[in-house]
Amino acid sequence: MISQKAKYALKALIVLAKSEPDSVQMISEIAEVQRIPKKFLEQILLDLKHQGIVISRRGKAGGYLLLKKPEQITFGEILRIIDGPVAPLPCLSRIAYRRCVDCVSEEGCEVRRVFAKVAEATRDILDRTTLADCLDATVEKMVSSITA
Amino acid sequence: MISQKAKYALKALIVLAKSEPDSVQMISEIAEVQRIPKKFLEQILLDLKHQGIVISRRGKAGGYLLLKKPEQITFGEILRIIDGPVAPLPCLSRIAYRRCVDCVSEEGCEVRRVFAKVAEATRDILDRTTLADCLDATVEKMVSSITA
DNA sequence: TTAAACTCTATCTTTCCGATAGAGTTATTC
DNA sequence: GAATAACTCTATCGGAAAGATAGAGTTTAA
Repeated sequence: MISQKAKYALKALIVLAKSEPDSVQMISEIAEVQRIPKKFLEQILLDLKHQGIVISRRGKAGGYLLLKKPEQITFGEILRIIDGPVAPLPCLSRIAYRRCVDCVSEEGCEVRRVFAKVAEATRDILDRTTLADCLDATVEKMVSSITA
Repeated sequence: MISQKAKYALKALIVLAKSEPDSVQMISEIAEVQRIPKKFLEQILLDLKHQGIVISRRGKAGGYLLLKKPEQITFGEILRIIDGPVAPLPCLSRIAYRRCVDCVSEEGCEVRRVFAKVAEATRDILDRTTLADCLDATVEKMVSSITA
């Protein structure tokens, strides 16, 4: 399960991706449209700003906008920022590898071997799907071409 | 991430699958070999017993053994027992579907559409990989044939 | 200068995870 | 038939994380 926070983040980013390039969107506007608690969304967008996904304009008529193009922002990237590693086991994470303390031999671990396949399949989708794939009806084609 | 508990469960079941059919294995034995806290493993095996995965023999010379054949026990089945739904979003779960309260339209939800692919790929692996696939070197062949 | 926006840090409540405790039951063995 | 070695069950606990809220502060446009 991905966290509620990650889901909110993706939804907010999709709103930004769908709006006019270079136009700013207010937190309160996004929060209302997507039914996200406003103060919670503030934190989320701040995180995304610190990670260089969005930029903000303060003051009256302020708001948020994407720093990169929708094609350059992947689902995997956002998930890692908000939820941490995508991997199903700590010993399968690329960004936060941690050896399992209870594992006698990593190479011999059958559980690890199976979940390595899961991790691979998951990354295949998440790291290749971008916000741009959410913009119109080409989504179906895009995603199915990946999994074909 | 799957829980530590689920990992323990799978490891314990693999031990049972690897041991002589119809022979019982003691909790303490499994706990020691796999470095699982014994009292924790008791709970796990009890859960698995209640779900019809293993059976137990009490008293001296007691222990646990598989109720079904290794080929009939999938990773997905065990994960669902221990961790609950495999789905990345509540609205994508088959065993515990729950509509997202913040979702205006489920069909129009781009996040859902992407993660539906993730769920499918994950299930493809987890529901087709069994304990038997962990028994010997055929693992590689098995799993790669699935994802081919 | 004021209003409307973002910024930042703190806190709160609830739930879950991982683990431990301990009293109870069953079955074997001598 | 008593001792012992196993599983059974329920309760509980500490810590972490999730989800959210609060509020004082800063910036900018008008």
